[in-house]
Amino acid sequence: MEMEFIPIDYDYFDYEGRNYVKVYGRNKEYKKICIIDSCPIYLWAILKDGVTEKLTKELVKEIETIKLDTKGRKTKVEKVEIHEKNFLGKKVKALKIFATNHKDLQDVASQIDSPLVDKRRGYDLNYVTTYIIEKKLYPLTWYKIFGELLHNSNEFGGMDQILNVDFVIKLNRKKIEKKQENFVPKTLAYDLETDSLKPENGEILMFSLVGKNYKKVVSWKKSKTDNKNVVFVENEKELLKKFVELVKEYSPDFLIGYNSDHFDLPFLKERAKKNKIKLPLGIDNSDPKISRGKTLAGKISGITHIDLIKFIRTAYAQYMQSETLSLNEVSKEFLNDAKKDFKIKHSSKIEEKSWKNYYEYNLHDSVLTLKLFEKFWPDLLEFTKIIKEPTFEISRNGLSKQIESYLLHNLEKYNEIPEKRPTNNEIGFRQNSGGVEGAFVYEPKPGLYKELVMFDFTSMHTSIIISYNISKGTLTTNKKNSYESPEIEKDGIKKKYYFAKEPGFFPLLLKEIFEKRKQYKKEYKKNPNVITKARSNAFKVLSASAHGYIGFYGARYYSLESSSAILAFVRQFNKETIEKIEKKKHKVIYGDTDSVAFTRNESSKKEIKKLLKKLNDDLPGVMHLELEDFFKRGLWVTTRSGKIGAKKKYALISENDIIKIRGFETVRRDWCPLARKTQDKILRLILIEGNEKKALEYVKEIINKIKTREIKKEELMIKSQLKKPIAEYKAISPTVVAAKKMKEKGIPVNVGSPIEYYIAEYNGKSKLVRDKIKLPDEKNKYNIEYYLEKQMLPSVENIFQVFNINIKEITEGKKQEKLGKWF
DNA sequence: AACTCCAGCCACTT
DNA sequence: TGCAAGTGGCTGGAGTT
Repeated sequence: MEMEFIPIDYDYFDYEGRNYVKVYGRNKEYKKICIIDSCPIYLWAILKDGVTEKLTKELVKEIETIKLDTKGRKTKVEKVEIHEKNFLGKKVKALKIFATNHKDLQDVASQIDSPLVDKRRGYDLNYVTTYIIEKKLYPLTWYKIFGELLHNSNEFGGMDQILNVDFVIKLNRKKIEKKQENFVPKTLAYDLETDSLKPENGEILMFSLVGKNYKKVVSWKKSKTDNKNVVFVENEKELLKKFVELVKEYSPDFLIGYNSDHFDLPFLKERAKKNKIKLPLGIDNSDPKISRGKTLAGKISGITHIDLIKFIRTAYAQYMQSETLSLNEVSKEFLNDAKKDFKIKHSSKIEEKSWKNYYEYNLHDSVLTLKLFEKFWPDLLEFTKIIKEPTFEISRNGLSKQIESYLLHNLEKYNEIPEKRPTNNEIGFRQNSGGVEGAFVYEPKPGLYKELVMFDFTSMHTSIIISYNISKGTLTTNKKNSYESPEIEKDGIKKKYYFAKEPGFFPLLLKEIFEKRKQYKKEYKKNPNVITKARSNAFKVLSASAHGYIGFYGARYYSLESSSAILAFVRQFNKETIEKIEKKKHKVIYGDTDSVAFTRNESSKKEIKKLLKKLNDDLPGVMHLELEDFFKRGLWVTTRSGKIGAKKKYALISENDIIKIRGFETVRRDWCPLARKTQDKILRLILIEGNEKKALEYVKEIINKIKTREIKKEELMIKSQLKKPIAEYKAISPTVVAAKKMKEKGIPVNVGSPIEYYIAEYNGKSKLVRDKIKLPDEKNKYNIEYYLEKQMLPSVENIFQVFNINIKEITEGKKQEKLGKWF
């Protein structure tokens, strides 16, 4: 039979010792389809140089005899082929060794220990990845498929009878559909409310499900409500059964939660266990699987379970204003909507009349989650299509994994054998090999400047990699016909690295990404919509992560030499650009990595653009310097020590009155809102009006309010985050103390949890800040001295210093030295 | 007890 | 394990006077 088909979720199973893939998806009538298929399973043995044909043939014969009988499986080498391949850009002769079961490839590889074999590769890819590479059945792409309908068939042990889908098809062949129609997936968001954050301590009170024209809250805590979407069951056990029943009935492609890998799905699973029932959510009636690891991932067979927080974290967090990734803040930023007001309490303490609000609250969380999914769906779709991994992985992978997947799915064009993942030993070695010298930061000259210009390099690291053909594979000792890096000093030894001019697959692939980035950016500008934006953004993210990937210890194509060469070029180009601009008699104020800011000294904008063009004419390859903007004013301050200009800290106002504040306390979460807002205000007064006097008056006013206790406590909360488990801290900082306090009160504290506290008055002798910490709900008077000395003054002091105003003297009175001065 | 110095830490910028 | 290095500036603790 033939049918249209769009692959969504990939899974695999073993049948009679062989591997098969189940690909779940839809046809155009929205019927749920599962395709069963398989692909060749093999690894590569790269032969040493100059192995004769005779020896090769003998080796092939030897390898063909390999048989394994481990882990209850019988695997053997089924055939061996001889191929001309590339490995890291070099031509090699390699044996393609086909085996019975993918899970045994590693063991087969370790059986091949002939001295003729240089390296063994390609045994460490996921089976699903291998399948997609081999069969080119790409996720979220429309196909016409041809195959055999399995209906009450005995094939694969009667698989088709277990699967809750409309059609099970054994795939024969497929072709890509010319017209790639938009696919709107069937989505369902869910959220739980529980009596505890730990499944061992509390029951699930209710859950909500929200899909298109579908809203439901199910609870066993019966109370009056007008909301017709709320239904009741008898107890938690029935609630769990209802969850499974409703999800199955709805049959979503994507089941979406927020933080659900860590909370909702494991909670459901644990409570099912407690109630001694199964949770057969899978299309094959299997229970969800929570994979262990540093980060949990909840997988449901046949339904793509998405934990949105993860995708937002990797793909979006860097561009976001929100200070945490809580559902509430993220919804505010992206949806202009927020969670419903409801103070969560233990169910025993919830008043009868409040339950209806709790139901609403629960429902709205799923509404927000679904809306966020819809917001990010274009991005998930484009990332999936570009990288060619299932959305399940795409939504959870970090940046390095994304770029690596892109590489693996594109190696074939270059006839490349994939490099292996580093072993734990190699990772350890890489981590201990020390860092490389990073970029150059120009020490700014503190002051308020007028008529500024900023230039910056477009995708600097990436364009350097492309222009100088830098990568693990192109690194060479041959100085002829090579690009030479600037001199690099490490451990007192000076050296240069060389990279062959013959283009390598890594820089070429990166060039492809780089050019697509440009192309889709143009397309987006010409035709702005969510899809063109998402496509442009996906290539931007991939392009920007390339250098980080090369220097990442877990990368297959890690190269310390490449990374240090790239950064040496970065320093060189920045310094050269600064010199060239100075030669034109402009005063350079600041520069960091890929940017230069200077005053234009009455030069016209036209002249500046001419200068830019001239600078660009001298640049090699795809390197490009662009005009970031013209700025009316810009402010740089000294460091706290007061002598030198502070790097990574400045404020600018463009000619269109757009204010850009970098590094100042204003943008730092670990300063209290009062200090941040006051600093922001005075920066604005200075930038917009150039009026430091008005700014001074404003600060005096605030200082008075602090002294007279007119400041609201919310304005004084200091936020921070735990970056590791409490026990691992060597230093007992205020954050750690606050976290411990929270824990004592039964508030769960995990890595990444936001910690919030304020500094209170204290009668004891201690001078330590940590002894004065109060949590937001602990009543006390705020510590006037602390907020003046450690928050307010430090945040504005250096700004006024630029105008030769000593704020400390003004507010304290010149001669007072002791702290009594404030009263 | 009061000081200096810096490790440890977090949140930034690029 | 899950992209990099450079920077500012706080806090607490060790060491010194």
